[in-house]
Amino acid sequence: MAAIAESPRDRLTEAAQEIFAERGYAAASVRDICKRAAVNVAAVNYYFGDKERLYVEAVKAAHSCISDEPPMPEWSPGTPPWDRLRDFIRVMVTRMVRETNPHATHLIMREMAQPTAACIEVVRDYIRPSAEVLRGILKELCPQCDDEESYLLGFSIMGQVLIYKQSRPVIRLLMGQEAFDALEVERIARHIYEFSRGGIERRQAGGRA
Amino acid sequence: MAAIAESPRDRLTEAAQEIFAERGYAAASVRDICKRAAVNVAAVNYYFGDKERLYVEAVKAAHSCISDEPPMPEWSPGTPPWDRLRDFIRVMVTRMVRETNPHATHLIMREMAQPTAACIEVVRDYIRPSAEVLRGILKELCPQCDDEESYLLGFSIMGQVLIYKQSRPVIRLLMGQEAFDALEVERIARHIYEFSRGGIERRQAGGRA
Amino acid sequence: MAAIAESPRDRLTEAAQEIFAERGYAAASVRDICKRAAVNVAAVNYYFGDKERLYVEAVKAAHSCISDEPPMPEWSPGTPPWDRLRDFIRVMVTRMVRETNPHATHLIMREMAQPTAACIEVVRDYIRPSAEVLRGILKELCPQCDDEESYLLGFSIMGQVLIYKQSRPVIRLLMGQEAFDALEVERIARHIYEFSRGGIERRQAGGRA
Amino acid sequence: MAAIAESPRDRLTEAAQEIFAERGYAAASVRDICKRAAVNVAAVNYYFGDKERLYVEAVKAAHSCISDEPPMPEWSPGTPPWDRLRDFIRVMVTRMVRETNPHATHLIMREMAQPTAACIEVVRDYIRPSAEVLRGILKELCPQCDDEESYLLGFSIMGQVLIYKQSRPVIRLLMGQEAFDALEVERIARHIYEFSRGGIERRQAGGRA
DNA sequence: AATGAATGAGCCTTCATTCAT
DNA sequence: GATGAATGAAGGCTCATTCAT
Repeated sequence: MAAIAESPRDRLTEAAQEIFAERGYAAASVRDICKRAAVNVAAVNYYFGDKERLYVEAVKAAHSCISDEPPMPEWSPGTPPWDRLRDFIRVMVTRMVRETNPHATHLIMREMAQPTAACIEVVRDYIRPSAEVLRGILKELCPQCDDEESYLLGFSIMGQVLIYKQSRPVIRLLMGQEAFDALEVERIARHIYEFSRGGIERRQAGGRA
Repeated sequence: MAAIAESPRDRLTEAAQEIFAERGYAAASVRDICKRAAVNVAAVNYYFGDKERLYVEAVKAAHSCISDEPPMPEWSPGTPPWDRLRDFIRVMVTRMVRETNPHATHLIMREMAQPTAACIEVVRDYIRPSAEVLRGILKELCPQCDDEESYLLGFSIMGQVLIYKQSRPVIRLLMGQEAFDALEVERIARHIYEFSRGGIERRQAGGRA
Repeated sequence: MAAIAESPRDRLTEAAQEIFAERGYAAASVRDICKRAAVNVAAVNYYFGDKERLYVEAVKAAHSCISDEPPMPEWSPGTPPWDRLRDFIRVMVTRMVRETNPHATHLIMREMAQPTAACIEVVRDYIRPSAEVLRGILKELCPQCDDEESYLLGFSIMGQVLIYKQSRPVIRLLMGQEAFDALEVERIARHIYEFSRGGIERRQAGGRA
Repeated sequence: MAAIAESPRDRLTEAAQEIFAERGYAAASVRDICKRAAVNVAAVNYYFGDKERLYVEAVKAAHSCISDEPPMPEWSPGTPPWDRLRDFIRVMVTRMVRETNPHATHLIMREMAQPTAACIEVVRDYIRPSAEVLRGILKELCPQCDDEESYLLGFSIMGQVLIYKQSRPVIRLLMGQEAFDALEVERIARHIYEFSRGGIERRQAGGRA
C-alpha cells in the first residue's frame, strides 16, 4: 500500500511500524520515526499523545494489515475439514513468509515474544479469531479431543508456521542463503499440511504403533 | 546459581543476562546492570570495553548455561532412532519450558528472533550442533530425504518446541492461566513426539492418502 | 464574579488572572488558560497577539478589580487627618487580607516584587494614586516633613500592611494555623493604626527621648 | 565571596541562586544555570538529581549566606532592650538593602511570597530564629503582651524592613531614581527604629491619646 | 470572526562513556 | 587493578506560536 502522500497521521503509523519492527520499542526514537514520516517531532504528541500510544497504534495497524491480506477463504458449508486445514495453513504461511509488509509481521512477532500493553488487544482482535478457526477445524477432525488436546494440536500446527517468521535469521544461517532463497511458500505450506495430517491421523488411529 | 561473591566480572555477566533478558538490549541500562552486580559504573568499560561486548558475553554465557542442562543423552550405538527422537524432543522441551535459568533461554530467544553480532556465534556453537543431532536422527528415519526435506522436517519439530518459549505469553492468554499452568513438560514432549512421528511416517508412506 | 458565559475575550482575561496568579508567568501555559476559559488555543493569539500581552491585560484587569473594592471613602472636607489615616489603613488591610478576588491581589503582588512590562502601568494607575492619598494625609500630620521623610513614613505604614499579603505563608508558619486563622482584618488594621500613630507622634515630638 | 574557581558543585549552587532569583523557578533553565556555572548540563542530575532539588539547595545556600553577613551582634547580658532593638533593625535592613549578594535576598523573598518545598526549611532554619530574637526583645519591652500582640508588633517592624526588598522596584518608581539612590541604610534603619519605638511606647502608654 | 492542524524551539532528564586518580 | 567525578549526545516531551480555512 504505502502511498507516498497519505495523511500525516497515517504516515506516522506506518513509519512507526517500520522502525519499531526494525529496532524494538526502546531503541526506536520518536525523532527518527518522525523523520521517516516527514512530520514534525511534536506530531507524535499531537496525534497520539505519547510514544507508547503510538506504539500501540502501530501494533494494531500491523495486525489489521496482516489479517486482511491474504484473507481467510469463506468456505462453503460442505467444505471437508482437511481442505479447510490445507487452506488455513497456506494462508498462515503466506502471511508469515511473504515479503509484502514484512514490518507488520515482524512487529507482531516482537509483540508476541515480548508482550506489552498492546498484546492483549492483539490477541483478542487478531490471534484468537484465527485460533478459533483452527480449533473449529480440529474439533471436526478429532471430535473426541478435550480442550487441552485440541490446543496442543493447534500449537503444533502454528509452531510449524511461526518458526519461519520468528527464527528466520537462524533458518537462513542453518540452510545457507541459497537453499533458503529456494524455499517457496507453496512448498512450505504443503509440507506443513502433510506433516500435520500425519500427526492428526496418527492420534486418531490410537497413538503408538 | 547466583553465588553471592563471585568475581566482579562474573557478577557482571550474570547481572547482564538477567537485565538484558528482561528488558532487551536498548532498554537495559549499564548503570542498572552495574547496580545489580554491585560494581562500579566504570566496570563495564573496564572489563568488557563496551555495552555491546558485554551483551555478547552475556549471550555466550547464556547459551553455554542452557546447553548443559539438561544434557543431551549419549545414546549407545544401537539406540533406535525413534527412541533418540523421543529423547531429543524431551530434552528440548525441557530446556525451553522449564523455569530454571529463565533469563538464559529468554536471552537466546531474543537473539534468534532479533539477531545481533552475537547471533552467528550462538548458531555455530549452540544451535547447529543440536540441529545436526536432529538431522542425523531424521536421515536415519527417512534415508531417501534430500537436504531440503530433512530441513523442513527438522523445522516442523523444532517449531513445535519453540512456540512454547517464543509465544508463551500468547499461549497463556489463549488457554487461560489455569489450563496453562496445568501443562506439564512430559505432556508436551509426548504430544510433540507422537504428532511428529505421525508426520514422518506419513511422509514415508508416500504422502496423500 | 465569574459569570458562566461572558465574551470569549473576558473569559480569557479572567482565566489568565487565575492561572498567572497561581503559577506565575513562566509556569502558566497558554493551553491551560485557554482550557479554563473554554476557548480555542489560537484565541490568545487572536485576541491579544501574544502570551505577554495577555499577561499585561490580566494584570490591568486585576488592579482595576482590586482598586474598586472596597473603595476608598470620600472624606468630607473637614475630616480630621487621623480619622482619614485610620480609614486608609483599614481599606488597605482589607484589600490585602480579605479573600475575595485573591487572584487579583496575588497577581498585583507578583508584579510589585517582580516587575515586568506591566509594572509601570500598575504603579501609575493603581499604586501612585493611593500613595498620594497617603502622603496627603501625612503632609497634614507632619507639615514640616521633607519629601524623603514623608516617603519613609509612607513606607513604614504600607510595609506593615503589605507583609500580610506578601509574606502570608511565612506568617502562617510562624504563628501556627490556628492563631493565623484567628487574626481578623479589624484587629490588624487597628493595630497598624495605633502603632503608626505612635511612630508619627514620636517624630513630631522631636525624636529621641 | 564568589571566587572564580570553586568546586563544580559550589559553582552550580551559586549560579542557581542567581538565575533562580532573576527569573523564578519555572523560567530558569537548567541549561542556562549550567552555562553560567561552566559545567556540563548533566552536572545538575549528577550532583542534585533534579532541577527541584537544585532549587532547594540554592535556597538553603541563599539563606545561609544572608544569615551570616552581617551577623547579629552577641549582646552582653545587661544590654538594654532598646539598644538591642536598634541593632536588630540595623542588621535586618542591612541584610535586605545592601547590594552584596542581591541574588540571595531576592531568592528568599521569592520563596516567602511563593512558597515551595524549600519554604518550610527556610522558615525553620533562618526566619524563625530571627523572629525569636525579635520577640525576645519585644517581650522585654512589653512584658504584658500576649502572643498575638507580640506577633503583631513583630510584623509591624519586619514589614517596615521587608518592603525595601520586596517592593523595591515600586519604591524606586515612586520616589524617582535620584531620591531612591540617596537613601542610605543608616537613614532607613534609624527611621524604622524611631517609628517603631513610638509605636511600642504608645502601646505601653495605653493606646489612644 | 474564529478555529483546528501542525510546527520548531526548547525543556528536563538519562544515557554510555571517559579521565584523573 | 579499579574507581568516582564529570561529560556530551541524545532521549521523550511540552511549549507558544502560526497558517490555511
